[in-house]
Amino acid sequence: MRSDARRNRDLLLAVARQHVRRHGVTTSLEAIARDAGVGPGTLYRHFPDRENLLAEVLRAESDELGEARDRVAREPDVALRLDAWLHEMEQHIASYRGLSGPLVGALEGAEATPLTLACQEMLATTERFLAEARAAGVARAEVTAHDLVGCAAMLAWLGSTCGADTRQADGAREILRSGYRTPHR
Amino acid sequence: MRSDARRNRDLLLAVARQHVRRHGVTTSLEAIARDAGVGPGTLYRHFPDRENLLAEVLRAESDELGEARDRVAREPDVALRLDAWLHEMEQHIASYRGLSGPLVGALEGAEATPLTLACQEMLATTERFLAEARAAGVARAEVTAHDLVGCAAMLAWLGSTCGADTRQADGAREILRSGYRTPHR
DNA sequence: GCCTACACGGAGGCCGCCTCCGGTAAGGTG
DNA sequence: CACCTTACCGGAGGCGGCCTCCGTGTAGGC
Repeated sequence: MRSDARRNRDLLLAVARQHVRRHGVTTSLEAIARDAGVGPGTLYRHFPDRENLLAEVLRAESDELGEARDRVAREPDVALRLDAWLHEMEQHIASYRGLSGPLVGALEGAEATPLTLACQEMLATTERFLAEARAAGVARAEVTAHDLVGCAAMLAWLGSTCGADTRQADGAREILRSGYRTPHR
Repeated sequence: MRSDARRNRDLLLAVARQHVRRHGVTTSLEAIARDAGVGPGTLYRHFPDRENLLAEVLRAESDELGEARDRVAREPDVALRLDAWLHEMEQHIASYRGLSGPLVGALEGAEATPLTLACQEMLATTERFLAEARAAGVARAEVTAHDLVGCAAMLAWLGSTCGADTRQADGAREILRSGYRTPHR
């Protein structure tokens, strides 16, 4: 790739990151191009469509999720560990307002979109924490990692939709928590 | 209201119903006007904005939810009754693809949008079934009607987002169910 | 230093949102 | 029944977003 192309691509990605954080996944692509000081053609050449751009933006953040995973892994209580991981996923998904939709689509998509990769990592980590919790007898046997990622996406959606008032999402999170944990006698 | 105005309003509402069912809440308002054979101006005079139109469309269907409520009320098992009502709400919300968002917004909205009315009814009925379940000791005390409506909206959202594959929503529904019910020993 | 392939960016087509205004006809009144 | 007022109609048009195409420019190998 030519150096000017590389530069523009990186710049677009950085600008896109801010825009998506601020305005959600439906943000105007033209506005991103304008802010980056390039023409719309340039944007569309580097990122053929919206989902493609979103996937790249997300990938640029996947380090953060990796750090979160390591942080969570240090939690000694196995049940709290699963709770914490669910919360991290929720935060991660919610940090891009509206991402939950495309992401869930990718979660079950037959064809491999770039978003699918991001999902694989989440699924793998969830699988791990869930297995630990199940072995310790604190997670219900019927619950799958797929279910939990779906739950995180739902919570993220609810949180983004409700805006400032977190009570709605808090209530749902509590119910879900009681749902995937085993009842303590 | 003049008779021609009445006619156009009813026609627009009927066409809008179909369009929303088919294409979701983001359907083109212009397309609705075209299909109804009127100009865009006419549509916007009758329904100032999208939410207004959606609310009217929804109100036209509130009878159905009333019927569902009566049907559910005949279920003898009090726990299954609550489950059934949750499912009816989920179906109702999901029948308008994408409605869940605006609806949840209205759920907590300080100002009274037309959508708020539809929420009040749902909340009231949920309150009733939940109280019955709690009295029978099959629903957790901490769970509120607000929480449950929120859960229904989440499930509707997940279902609409996943499309054909219902497993994702099924898993989440199971977890939620275990979450709002009391553990049976 | 030249040349060529790659990259740039803006013009433009299309569509949706919404507003405004000149024309039209409904339906009350004499 | 004819007239007049007034509510209503509908389309033109401004704006902004999505995306494509192509003439222009320049990076970097030779």
